[in-house]
Amino acid sequence: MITLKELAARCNVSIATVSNILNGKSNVGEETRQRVLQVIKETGYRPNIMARGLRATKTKTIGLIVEDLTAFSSPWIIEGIMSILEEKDYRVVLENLRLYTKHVDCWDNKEKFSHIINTAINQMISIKVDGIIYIAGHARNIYIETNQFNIPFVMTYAFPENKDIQSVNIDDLTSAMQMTETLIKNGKKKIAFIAGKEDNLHTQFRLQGCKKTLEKHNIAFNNDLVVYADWERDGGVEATKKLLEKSNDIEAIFCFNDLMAAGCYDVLLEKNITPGKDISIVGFDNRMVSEYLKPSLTTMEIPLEQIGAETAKMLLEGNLQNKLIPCKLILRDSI
Amino acid sequence: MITLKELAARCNVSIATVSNILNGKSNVGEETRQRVLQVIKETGYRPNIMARGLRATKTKTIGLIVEDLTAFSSPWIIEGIMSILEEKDYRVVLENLRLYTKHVDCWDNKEKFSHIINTAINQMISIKVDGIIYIAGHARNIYIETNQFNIPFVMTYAFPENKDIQSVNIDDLTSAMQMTETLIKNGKKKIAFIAGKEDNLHTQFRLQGCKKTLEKHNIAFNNDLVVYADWERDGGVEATKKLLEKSNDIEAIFCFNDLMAAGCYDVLLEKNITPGKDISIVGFDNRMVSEYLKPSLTTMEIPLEQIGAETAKMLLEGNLQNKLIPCKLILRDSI
DNA sequence: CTGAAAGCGCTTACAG
DNA sequence: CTGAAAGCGCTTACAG
Repeated sequence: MITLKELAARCNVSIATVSNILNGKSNVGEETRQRVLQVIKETGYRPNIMARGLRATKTKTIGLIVEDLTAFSSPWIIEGIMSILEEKDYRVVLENLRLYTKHVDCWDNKEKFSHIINTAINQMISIKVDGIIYIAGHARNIYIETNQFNIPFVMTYAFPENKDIQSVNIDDLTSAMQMTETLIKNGKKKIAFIAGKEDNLHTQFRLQGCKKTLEKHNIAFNNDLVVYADWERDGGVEATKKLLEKSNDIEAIFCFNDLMAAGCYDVLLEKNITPGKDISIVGFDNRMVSEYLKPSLTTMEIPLEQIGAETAKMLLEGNLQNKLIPCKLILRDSI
Repeated sequence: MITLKELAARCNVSIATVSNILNGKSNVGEETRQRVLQVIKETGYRPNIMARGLRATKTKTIGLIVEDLTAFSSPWIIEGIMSILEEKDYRVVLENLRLYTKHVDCWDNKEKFSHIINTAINQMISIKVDGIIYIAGHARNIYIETNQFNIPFVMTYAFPENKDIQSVNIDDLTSAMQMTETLIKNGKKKIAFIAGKEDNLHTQFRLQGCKKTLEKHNIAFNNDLVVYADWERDGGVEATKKLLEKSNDIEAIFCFNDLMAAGCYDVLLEKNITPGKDISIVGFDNRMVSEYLKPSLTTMEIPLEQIGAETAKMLLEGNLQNKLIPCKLILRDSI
């Protein structure tokens, strides 16, 4: 691969001049510029990014640290991020922590987690990235050692415990409110909830939204009608069974994700209760399955691509804030 | 951030010695090594990868060019790739071509595609990656300009037209054979096929496998029982309708992917034909939906993570070959 | 408008 | 076992 020096020699100009042309500086004669540009094209010269990155202060590289690339949310968030970064001509270095597959135990092990994340950040600093985006697998509070770096950092899909870090998250509260509102508007008053894990932030915010809306409509919130589950289909099965044992006149079940809603369907269908007719069922996430369930599931779409885009914009603009993005109601046939 | 030079000064040794310690060279006195290591830890020194990459021939960075990160196959393939690369201490630079979302038209536009891919490769060369992995969104023949670079290059999920490029793909032929065999073993003789797009390589290989197995069992292959569709649910709906018009004693339908199988279910259920009882249905891909269909769908799992791992190993080892990975039969309730 | 020179932070022979 | 020096390929003041 040809270098700047060789290129300059071929054109009979100095390397400084070629460098200036490459960087779009205006202090070069038009004739010279054209001549050099021509040779660049002919030779297929490509600047060495390592050399440039060493000398210049900016590397035009953003570090993406993703907790798990195989989480359903990750690819679309990254898609959104890259769509913005690409426009601005940024490169992306990806670090996949693989927390789901490799470090199953570390969601709650603060020390181990802290070590993993700091190593990842150090890696990024080593590469001299211009900024770091942290893409979590699910919402929770995360503490980042910010004193070790001084480059822009945005966290998405989780909440930074530090106040000096920006973040983008979904608005679980208003989304749950909207869903509950929809149920009530459809005449449902006795609404049960299959929530996620009890200590999970999504669970807490959504539950809070549900309560708020019930209150607004003067419907008493009944703690008995809340069952916590593990976000999985089987959890939905168990939760539904419990719910049906507790009460036989539930009008609607708001499942806090689609997979649990699918488990809910399983139980209802087995008992010859028709979802959407005998009991309204709604989900959350708008996972692909929700379209394939029969009847198709009303749910909340998480605007992942938009979340990614907002995150990238925030990183580039750099004004400290914590943004909440509302979800989008997808009305289907299960109410 | 502290540099090698400052670090050396603090330790009262030369930068060469520190560099040697950092790189695990054996030509350093034990006492010196310990002392320097101690200071490295204290100062939190991190080598500048840009500087190292400029001077050394190897950057320990692999370039990943993915046609579309949001293709269902991409995240798991990347997961597999990264699990291997991480072990060997390689970093990953990700370029997302976003062919599905951005360049919808370019699957078939050879010239445009060629330009996009060459730009991506040039980018990677610019960064001085030690190797490039190309992750396609679906199987087809792809030509790569190999004369522009001389670093290891492996293509996965598509076939390189050049004979000097290595590749890893799924074995559509034997997988389709196995599935057809399973159907026949279950007593099905009149088997229909909802294939993908006619010019698609997956379609062609799978169809070939089906024919081969039918022949082996002396079952005449009936072209009338093959309907091509677009890999989508709606395509499966249309295809199933056509099939049911053509013949009323079909015993099994082999859908070339799960989404079309779901469409097939839609039609059957509407006509009160029970999948898995009146007609056996099988799919391909083992997408998440296949587990949620009722009855759950027998299908072929694509070992995406393994494909990724094999790809990464091949890149690192570098012996020229084209590998085919067999899929895994997932028996469920639809036969 | 153009070029000579310093220097980014490392690694790598090489000398001792 | 240790260090002085060259150099990787660029960018950036600065001089002319």
